[in-house]
Amino acid sequence: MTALPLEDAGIAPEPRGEATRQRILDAAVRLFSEHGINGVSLRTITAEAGANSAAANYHFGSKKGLLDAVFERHASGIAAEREVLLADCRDAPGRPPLLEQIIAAFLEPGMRGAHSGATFARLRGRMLAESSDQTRELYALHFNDSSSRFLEALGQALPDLPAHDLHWRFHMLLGSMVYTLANPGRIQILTGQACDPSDPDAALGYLVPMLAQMFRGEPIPQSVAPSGGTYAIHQTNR
Amino acid sequence: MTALPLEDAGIAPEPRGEATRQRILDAAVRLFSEHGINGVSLRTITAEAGANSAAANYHFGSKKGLLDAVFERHASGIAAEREVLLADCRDAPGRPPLLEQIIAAFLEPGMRGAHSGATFARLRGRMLAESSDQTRELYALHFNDSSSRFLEALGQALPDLPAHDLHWRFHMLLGSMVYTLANPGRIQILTGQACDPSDPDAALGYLVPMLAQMFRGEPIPQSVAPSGGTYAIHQTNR
DNA sequence: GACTCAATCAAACGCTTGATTGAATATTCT
DNA sequence: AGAATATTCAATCAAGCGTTTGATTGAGTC
Repeated sequence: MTALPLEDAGIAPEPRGEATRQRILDAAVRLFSEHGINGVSLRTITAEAGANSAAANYHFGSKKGLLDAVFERHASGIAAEREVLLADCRDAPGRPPLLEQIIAAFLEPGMRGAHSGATFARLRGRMLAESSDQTRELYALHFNDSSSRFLEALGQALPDLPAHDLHWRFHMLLGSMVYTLANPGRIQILTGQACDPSDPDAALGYLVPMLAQMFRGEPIPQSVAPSGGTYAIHQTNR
Repeated sequence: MTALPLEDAGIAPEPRGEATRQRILDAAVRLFSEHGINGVSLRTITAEAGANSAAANYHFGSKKGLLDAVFERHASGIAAEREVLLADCRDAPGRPPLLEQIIAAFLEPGMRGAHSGATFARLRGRMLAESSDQTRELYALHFNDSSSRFLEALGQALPDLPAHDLHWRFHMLLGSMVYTLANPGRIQILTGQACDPSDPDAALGYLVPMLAQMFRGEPIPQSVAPSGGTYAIHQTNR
């Protein structure tokens, strides 16, 4: 596009070592997502990237620095795209905005967007479950603002839903999303491949309307906290 | 058996090295759940257990052997308790059995049972997300039978629900459970401690009725797979 | 008292880890 | 051109890893 011969189109002068830097980032996001952050070494990453073993430390300072860069690269795009889609919800023809549209605006960028792909999606799932202090901070840094705004938008779309219900349902939305992203493959085994969470279109096609239906459901009455099995007769003691 | 030289109380003769073995298992489940399996060393575990650094390898053969033992210890109890509670569902006064009762029978043993506690619960959440071949095998070994039977029971309780819907809703049940178990603390941050998934009673008190409501919801129509954003107007291209 | 044997211990094994070095090489600027 | 800078490279570091070893303990058996 606008391929001017010399003058760049505002992309960046592209310093020399940019190529290796990118190759390392690509290898890192893939290997991190496959084996976990503690499960892969810098040597493996740099070897996979066809770079010298010192290259990662040179370009990113440390292993944590590399993880930061990986996250920064993908997460910022997702958060930005979410923001755009949420703004579209507000300008949508239907008022109040369609619940499905808000939920899709939250889920789509991370599950199908150009900024993510399945590899980064799995990494996110992993990080949310690994949940060390480091990964928690990183995730909060990039996604807390976005999540808060969506929680607010959902509350406005459902003004009659008690806050307690809203929060728990959002918690379940996050759980469904993360579990789908992490995709441990359990549901495929249990059901014989009947439903396939690793297919983003299929996953979104089901999750969005189902979650919308869930959000629209009746508030759950706040019963006294059952501390011994409300529905189950047998006690858990032995 | 038949070993009645000294009358034992039916517990077990308790070999000599049993104490350290147990201390190592206790330390292991806690540290594994806190830092992940790759995130903690055998030296740390044995030190925490007040044992020699070779003790873990002596008693369990390898680090994987220790993880197996940890899982065996807790998971078998959970699966057994689930089985008992599911059998109770079948003998319950109401026929067909109450949906809430089935869901509670699935969730309670792992979230509140005497066999688990919060530590093993977090470890399960971690393992489902880490999802290496090793952990996946281990999880499948201990929980696949149980999960399959519950999937079947849910299907019988909801005979009009298409299999596709049943599977996806079970997937969402698993996601909500795992996310609650792993408890990355995100929802507390986002909502200012309003809902607390780390409290098993509070979590079960909401999850069980909410999931039951979700399962009872209308089937989701199988629309043509939307491959470009059905609800969101903006495309994901840039 | 001699022997057995599971359990514990300090020490070391070989290896991998994240990180650093200083010399080589490539690129850019003047 | 040559100086300055940016990047790559092989080599190396200390630290930590999982695991193994050989000696030692101490209660039970004959």
